[in-house]
Amino acid sequence: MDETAPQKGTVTQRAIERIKAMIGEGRLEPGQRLPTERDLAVQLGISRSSMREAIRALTVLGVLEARHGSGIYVTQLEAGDLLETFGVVADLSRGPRLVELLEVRRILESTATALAAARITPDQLAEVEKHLTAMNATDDPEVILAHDLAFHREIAAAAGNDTMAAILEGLSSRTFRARVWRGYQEEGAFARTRREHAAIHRALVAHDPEAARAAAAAHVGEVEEWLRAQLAGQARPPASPP
Amino acid sequence: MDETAPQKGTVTQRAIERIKAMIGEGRLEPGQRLPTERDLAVQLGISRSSMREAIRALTVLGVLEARHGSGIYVTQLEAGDLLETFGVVADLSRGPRLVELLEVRRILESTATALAAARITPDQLAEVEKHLTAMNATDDPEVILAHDLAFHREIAAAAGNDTMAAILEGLSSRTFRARVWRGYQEEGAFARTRREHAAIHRALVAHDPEAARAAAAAHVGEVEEWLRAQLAGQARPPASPP
DNA sequence: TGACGGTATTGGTCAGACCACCCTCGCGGT
DNA sequence: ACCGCGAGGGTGGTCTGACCAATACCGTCA
Repeated sequence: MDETAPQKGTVTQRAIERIKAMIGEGRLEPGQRLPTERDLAVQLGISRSSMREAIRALTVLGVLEARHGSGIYVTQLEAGDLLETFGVVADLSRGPRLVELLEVRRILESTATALAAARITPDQLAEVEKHLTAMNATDDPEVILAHDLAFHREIAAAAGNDTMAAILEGLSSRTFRARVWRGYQEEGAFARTRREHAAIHRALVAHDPEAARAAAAAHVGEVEEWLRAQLAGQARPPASPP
Repeated sequence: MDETAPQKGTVTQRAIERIKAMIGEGRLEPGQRLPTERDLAVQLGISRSSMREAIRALTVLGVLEARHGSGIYVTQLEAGDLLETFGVVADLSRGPRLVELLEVRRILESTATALAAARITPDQLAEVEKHLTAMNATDDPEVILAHDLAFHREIAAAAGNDTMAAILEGLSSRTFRARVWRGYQEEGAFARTRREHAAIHRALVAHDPEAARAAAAAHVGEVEEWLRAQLAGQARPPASPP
């Protein structure tokens, strides 16, 4: 009868799509404030409960941001906003998928490091060195991990592709690395890690993209291989073939 | 007083974290059914409304799946489930970020195609060829786009890394490609696209990873360069320097 | 003019009711 | 004994209305 399309899926799902469409069509600009929950519910002809679920969904996706007492706003829709959920994937993955994620990280990280070698500025390089020295000056695994993350984060930022940096951030999220890192470093990999970081740093200083690519790939690849071996080893507690 | 941590953030947000933690700790297995919304709400000491928002959030993230009349289940937590939201990023991005996304895609797609060249089976190759011929046998842009997507999807699958394939799927999502593709193909790029696809196919048949990498990188790079030029051109309607 | 405080606005939470859908179990027919 | 099917209970989906808590606005007062 009316112009509204036939109902497909839940009303909440439709509300999510409609708001996404509004943003996609440019009717809602980044940073712009939306009508109140109550008004939006009326506009879309649904209850406030359903509208709240839709808003909550878009909030966790990093598309909207709700400020208590103030209103609902569209985020800046920058890479960091939208790719924050990428960390969830890393956190909930295990077993073979962890290896796959590390493989993706190896590919992106090696390219990012290569790009950084070509583009990095003296200031950025100084920042990288700061974390490198701090990392080598302590034995506290927590501190090392923090500077290790920052080390790679600075390099990714220097590559000049915010989207790639955001993805790498998700692939190196704190909980993800802590899980793999712990076991890896327990086997006395500290020395090796330091050598690899030093190699990456040398390549950056020399502005040598190919060396940087190789060093980064080897760095991530070491962890990848270790994890692969771990999985292959513990996969067969009972019964071993002759 | 009690053992519950001090309140941080909204109750819904806490509920989301708790369920995520349950899955992360293995207390909830993939495919397993959760208690009812009502029971969960009681367990976490919150109202059903808030619990529903938490469930909805985890549903859009691909972690949970609600089946009307049946119950709430943990998804298989496979790459496809969790990375489905990646398409949202592609759909809502525009301007410079589209170029960045294409750059990421170029890096991953070229590597995936190289891996596929080494590993692809005759059956998979036949599937790729099916879409290649179908793509060349019609003039309907819609049909071409569909087979184009399937062509690259099959190759990504043949690379053997489901996570990478899922990310590429998001980076090639229907709405994303339609937006860029439309303008690109309007400039008579059909012939060039066919040549590039043929080159990729030849490399796959020859099981030549390096040729495959180069062909795929060039293929995506063409679109990337076109888009870059588009943005540079329309970025300055008023005032051009001498 | 500027700091203060009250009040309207707005998101956050809760409670209870009803609907739509799925699944199962038992009834009845074959 | 077996099969089909229909009613009922259980579950997610939606709506309503109320109240709480944080914020923003604006008028008042020093």
